[in-house]
Amino acid sequence: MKFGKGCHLHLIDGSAFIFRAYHALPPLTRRSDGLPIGAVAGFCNMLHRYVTDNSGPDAPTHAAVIFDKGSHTFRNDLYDLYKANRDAMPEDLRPQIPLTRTATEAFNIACEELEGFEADDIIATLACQARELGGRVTIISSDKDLMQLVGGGVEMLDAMKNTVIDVEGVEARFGVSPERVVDVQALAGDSVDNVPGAPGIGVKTAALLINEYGDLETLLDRAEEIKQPKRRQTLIEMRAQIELSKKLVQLDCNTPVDFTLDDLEVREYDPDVLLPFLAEMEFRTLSRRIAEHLNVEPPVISDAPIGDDSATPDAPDFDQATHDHISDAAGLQTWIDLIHHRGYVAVDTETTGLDEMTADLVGISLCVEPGHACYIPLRHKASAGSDLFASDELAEGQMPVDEALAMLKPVFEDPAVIKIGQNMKFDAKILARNGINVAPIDDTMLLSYAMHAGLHGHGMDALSERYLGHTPIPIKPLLGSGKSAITFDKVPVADAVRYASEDADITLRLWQAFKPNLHRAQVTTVYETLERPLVPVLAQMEMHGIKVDRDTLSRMSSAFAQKMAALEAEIHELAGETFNVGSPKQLGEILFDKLSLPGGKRGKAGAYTTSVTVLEELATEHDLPGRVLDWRALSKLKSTYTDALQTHINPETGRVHTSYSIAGANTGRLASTDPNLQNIPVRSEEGRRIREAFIAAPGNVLVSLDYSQIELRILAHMADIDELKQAFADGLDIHALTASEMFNVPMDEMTPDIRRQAKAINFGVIYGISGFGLARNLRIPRAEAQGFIDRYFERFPGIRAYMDKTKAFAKEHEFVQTLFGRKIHTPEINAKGPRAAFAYRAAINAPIQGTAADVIRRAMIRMPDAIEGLPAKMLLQVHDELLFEVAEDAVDEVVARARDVMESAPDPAVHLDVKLTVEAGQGPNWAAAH
DNA sequence: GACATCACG
DNA sequence: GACGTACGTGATGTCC
Repeated sequence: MKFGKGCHLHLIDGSAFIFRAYHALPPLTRRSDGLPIGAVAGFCNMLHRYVTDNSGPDAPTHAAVIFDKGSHTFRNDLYDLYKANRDAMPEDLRPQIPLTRTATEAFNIACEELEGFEADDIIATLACQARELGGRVTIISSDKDLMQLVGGGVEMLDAMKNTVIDVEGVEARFGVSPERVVDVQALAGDSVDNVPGAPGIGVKTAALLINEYGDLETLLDRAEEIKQPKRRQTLIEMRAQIELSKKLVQLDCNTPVDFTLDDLEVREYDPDVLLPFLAEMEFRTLSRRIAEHLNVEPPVISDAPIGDDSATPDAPDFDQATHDHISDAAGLQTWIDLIHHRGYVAVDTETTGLDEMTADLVGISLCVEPGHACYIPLRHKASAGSDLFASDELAEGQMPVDEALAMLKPVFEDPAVIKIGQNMKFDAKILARNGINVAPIDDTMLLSYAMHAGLHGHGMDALSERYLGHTPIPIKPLLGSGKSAITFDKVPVADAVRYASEDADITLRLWQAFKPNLHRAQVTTVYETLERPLVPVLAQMEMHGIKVDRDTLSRMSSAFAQKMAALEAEIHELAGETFNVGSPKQLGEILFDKLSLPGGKRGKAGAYTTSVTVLEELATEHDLPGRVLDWRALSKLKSTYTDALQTHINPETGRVHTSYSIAGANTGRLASTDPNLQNIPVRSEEGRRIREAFIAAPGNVLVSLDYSQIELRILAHMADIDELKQAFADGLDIHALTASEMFNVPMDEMTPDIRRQAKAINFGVIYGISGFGLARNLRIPRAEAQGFIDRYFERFPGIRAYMDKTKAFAKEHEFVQTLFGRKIHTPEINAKGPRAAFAYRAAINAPIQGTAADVIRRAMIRMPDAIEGLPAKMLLQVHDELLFEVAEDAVDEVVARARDVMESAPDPAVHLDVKLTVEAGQGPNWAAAH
C-alpha cells in the first residue's frame, strides 16, 4: 500500500525498548551456554505484546523499529562533550544488541538504522515525511527529545504507562507548544545528554521567556530588555552556547534514509522464521505462548545445560565419534540446519600454512555435539599416483569452494550463532580473507587463559590431554617433516576428515568443559571484556600490517656486513688465530684459555660465560673483548632485524604483518611473533635507525602514543602511597622524587647519578626487588644495595606493606590478581627452595605488569569505535605504546581521540587515584614518531 | 632441541 | 634457614 492519507505509521524507539527490557529483567542467560539473553527476552516480550495489542481496528498500516547506530554522530562534531557523561554500555548488554535486530526481523517488522545518526533523527525524518503525505504517526517512546515532533497528526505513546502524549501533553511538560520545545531545551539544557544550555535557567524560566518573546532568536536579539540583571547577563554572555545547544537538541528531518515509507508496510510474521529464532534463544514460555496462539506445535528446546557434569559422561569416546565427509550442498545444508537449531558450533579451518596472511583455506570442520563432527574439504589436491610432481587437479568428493562459503557465510555471520574455535584469531583471519566476518565468537584457548594463566599452556594438545584425557591425532604423520613435508592440501581427503573433524570435536568438548567454570572461577568479566573482544581488534591490526622499506633495510645490512668484516679481521689479529666470533664456546676458549684473562665463570652446560657484563669487565684488560662487543651488536642488528625483517615483507601488501599471541604471556601482556615487532631496537643510536625503515604510506604519518610511567602509577595506586600519588598529580619527575626522599637531596640539587640509582630502585620494586639484583644492576656492593632497599622501605613503608600483603595472598590462594580481576596463578609460591623465591618475585610483579596490560587492552578494544570514520589505522602495540598510521590532515583529531581513550581506559570499571598520561609523537617513520 | 645471547617494555 | 636471584617476552646462531 502506498503511504498517504488514511495511513497510520508506528515508529518504535528500539534503543528505549532495549534499555527498558535490560533493566526490567534480572541478568538471564541462555541455559545451554550462558550467553546473556535477558534484554533480548524482554525485547521479544515487548514486541510480542506490541503485535497482539495492535491487531485491532486501529491497527497501524506501516511500522518500523528504529535503532541507533555507531557512537559518533554529527552532534559530536558540533560539540565533543555531547552525551559524554553517559555510562558505557553494560558488558553483558553489548552482545545482545545485534540479537535485538534479529528479533525484530524475526517478528517481520521493518528494522532501520543509519550510520552516524541517532534513532531520533530517523524517527523525525519519517514522521515529517508521513505528515507531509497526510498520514497519522504514533511514536512509541517517552523520550522528551522526541516531543518537538508532536502535532499535525503526530502523537507519542508511552508504551509502559500506556498514555498518549499529544499537543496538550507536550504543553503540560514544557509549557510551550511542540514547535517551541527546542527553544526551551536550548535554554534549559539537559544533563542526561550533556547539553549545556544557559546556566541557571530551567524549563520553567525558559518557557516563561519563550512565551513572552515568541521564540529563541527574538529573545536573544532582545535580551537587553530583560529586567532581571543576572538572567540578562547570562543570555547575552552565553548566546553562543545557547545557540549550540539548540543545534544539539534540534532533530534532523532530512537524514539520508535509503528506504521509503512504502517499505514499512505492516507484514504478518512467518511462524517458520519466528519460532526457530525463539527456540535458538531458548525462550520456552514465549515460544509456547506464540505456538498456542498460532495453533501449532511449540518447538522442542532441550533442558540440558551444556557442560553440565551430568552431560559429560554421555559424550562418546573419540574412537566412537562419527566424522561426516561433506561433499555436496545437500550434506552441508543438513549441517547448517543443525547449527541453527543449536545456536552454536565449533569451527576449525585447515590451511596450507600457519601464516594467516599467505595461507590458503583448504577445508573447514564443524562440530555441534561431542562425537559428531564433519569436515568440508574444499581445496585438496588429487593424489598424483606414482608421479613425483604434485597434481594441480582437485581431489574427488569436494563441493565448489564458492558454493560452500556462500552457504556458510550467513551462519558464520549470524549474531544468534556462537562460533567456537581454539585460537579463533587464526580462523577469523583466514575466513576474513575469504569474505566472511565471523561473529560472535568464543575461544577455548582464551577461556583457558582466563581461568588457568600460570598453571599450564593453552594449546589444544595440552588442553585436550589435561581436560579431556585424550591425545589428539598428531599432525606430523600426515604432513611429514623437514624437506619432504607437504602442505595440508596434499593430505588425502579421508585422512583429513578424521584429523580435522577431531579438532572441531575436541574444541567443542573443551568449550563445554570450560564455559560453565568461567563463572565459578569469577573470571567471566575478564574473558568478556579483556580477552574475547580483543580478537577482532588484533585481527584487523595484523591484517593491516605496517609498511617497511626494503631498500633502507638492505642498505643497512650491507653497511653492517662491511663493519663486521673489518672487526672480525681485527679480532682474529688480536687472537692470533681465526675462529668463529659468533661461537661463545670458541670465544670463551680464546679469552680464558689462550689469553688467560681473569674471570672465566662457566654456565650450566660447562661452557665459559661470555655475556655483555663479562666482556665489559674484560674490556679494561684487553682490546679483544670490546671488539667482540661491537661485532655482536652489529651481528644482532643484521641477523635479527635488517636481514630477517626483509623476509617478512608480504609480497602482496608490501607490508609486515606480525601476529600477536593473546594467551602467550602469563601476566596479560601480548606477545608479538613472526616477526616480533615489540623488540625493534631503540636504546642504541645505531639500532634506533632501524625504525626509519618502518614508514607510513604516502599522505600519511606514523603516530605513536605511549603511557608515561604506567607501571609506577599503578604501583602508587595499588600500594596507596600518598607521596607518589601526589608526585604524579603534580607532574613531578618520579625518579628524582624518589632520589630526593631517599638521599635527602633537594629536588633542585639533583644530580643525574643519584637520579639514576633511584630509577633502578623504582624498577627494582616493580620486579620484586632483591639486594643481589639491585647490586648487579647498579654494579655496587651487595651490602650497599641492601642499604638502599632498607632506606627505601623506611621511606615508603606502604610499599613493603603492599608486598607483604601480595605475598600472603599468593601463598593462601596460589594466584594473584590485577585491578581488573585477571588471575595469574603462582603454583610454585608454596614450593620449597629457590623456586618459591622466583614465584614470589613473579607474584609481586604480575599484578602491576598485568594491570598495565589490562589497561592498554581496554584502550585497544575501544579504539576502533573512537576513531571510526577517521582516516587512521591502529597498527602495533608495544606494551605501553600504540602506533597508528594516520592521514596527515587528521593527526590532531586522531591524537585527541586516541589519547582520550587511553587515558580513560580504566573507567568505569576501576577508578585510579593516579591519572594516566599519554605522550604523543608523529613523523614519517617510527624513529621520528617515537 | 638445548643453550647462550640480546633486542624490547 | 638455605637457596639462587631482579619481572615479562621472542629470535637468532651454535652445537650436539
